[in-house]
Amino acid sequence: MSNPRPLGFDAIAEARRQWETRGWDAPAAMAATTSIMRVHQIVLAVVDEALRPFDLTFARYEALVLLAFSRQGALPLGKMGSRLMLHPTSVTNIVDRLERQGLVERTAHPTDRRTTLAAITEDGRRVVSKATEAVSATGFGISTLDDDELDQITALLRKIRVDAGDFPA
Amino acid sequence: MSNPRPLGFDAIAEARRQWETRGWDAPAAMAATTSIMRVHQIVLAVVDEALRPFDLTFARYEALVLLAFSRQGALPLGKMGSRLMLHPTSVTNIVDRLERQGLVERTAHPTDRRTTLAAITEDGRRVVSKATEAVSATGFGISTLDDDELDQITALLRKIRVDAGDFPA
DNA sequence: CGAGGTTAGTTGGAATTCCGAGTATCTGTC
DNA sequence: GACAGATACTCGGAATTCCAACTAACCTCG
Repeated sequence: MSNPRPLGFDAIAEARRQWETRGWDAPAAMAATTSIMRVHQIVLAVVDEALRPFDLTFARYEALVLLAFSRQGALPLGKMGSRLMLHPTSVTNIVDRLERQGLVERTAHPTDRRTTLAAITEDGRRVVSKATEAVSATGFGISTLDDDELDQITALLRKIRVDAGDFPA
Repeated sequence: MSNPRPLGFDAIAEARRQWETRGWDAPAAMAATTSIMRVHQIVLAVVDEALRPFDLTFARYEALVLLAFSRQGALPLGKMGSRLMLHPTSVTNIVDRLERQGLVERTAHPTDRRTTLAAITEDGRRVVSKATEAVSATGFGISTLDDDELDQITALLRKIRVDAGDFPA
């Protein structure tokens, strides 16, 4: 997963130089985008590694956390999808998997017979707790940054999320 | 892909509140990580949308740009993998696809018979150029930020890449 | 040389994600 | 009350990614 032989230079800075040399547009946006993609890969690798002993992926872990944080410990699949920005079929798949692992149970909605609730089990809560310890211990792969820098990232990226209509400003 | 009804609040800020309430560790890192994941989804959706008319994904586009920027317009598959942080099998798949599209050709390495070179074709160069225009026009989905903010993101994320061993500082 | 280890790339299989389509249920309007 | 449209979820299929295992070619050192 990691590179046996890392590059000797900053590939993104180099790409930006070339981009500008060719007179292509928006080099700063290109560099930031590519950085986001790269760091996404890095963080995902670190987190998935930490979650492997629990037989969880980041997607399933995130779903589990969402349920653990919800008031009733249960949510409609559709609501999970919009929270996690996932396609309905992906939610079905994730809940299928978590259910097979005994971490979640499908429950009927009290009034709407169309909707299915995913409810976290006791086992699910135990696993989230342990998994969270493991993930936190890795610092999410971004522990080089101090809290101030982390908050800067969160704030900058929040603007992008607002612009994308993720939520109102 | 996009949410029909966006959330009415900042889901990440809310998650952070809950995270802290439970006394879980590294809330700032959690918030930054989740922000990166979310923005990654957003940017990828925007870029892939812009690339769809060219029958390209971001991964294939990135590979094509890499070849266009290379001195000879050709690189060993392995080198492409380390540059793009991709598994060898993924590179094989991507080059397969690009070759079928006529944007790339497999060439023999002059001295090492093990390695295969992927060489961008004239058609490939034309398509990269057009695709880049289309992608740039979207501002990569992050055009709300000015160049200064974009550079802040790039700089902050660079620290993470260095820490991950992406390249020496 | 030549045996053992390393490196480059490919193949088959599992997991994940999305899209299109389909079924069931609810809701608004006449 | 009934019908048209919207909403909630699931199923089948395509694409992508990674892992494990494999073949072919190179390289080191005795």
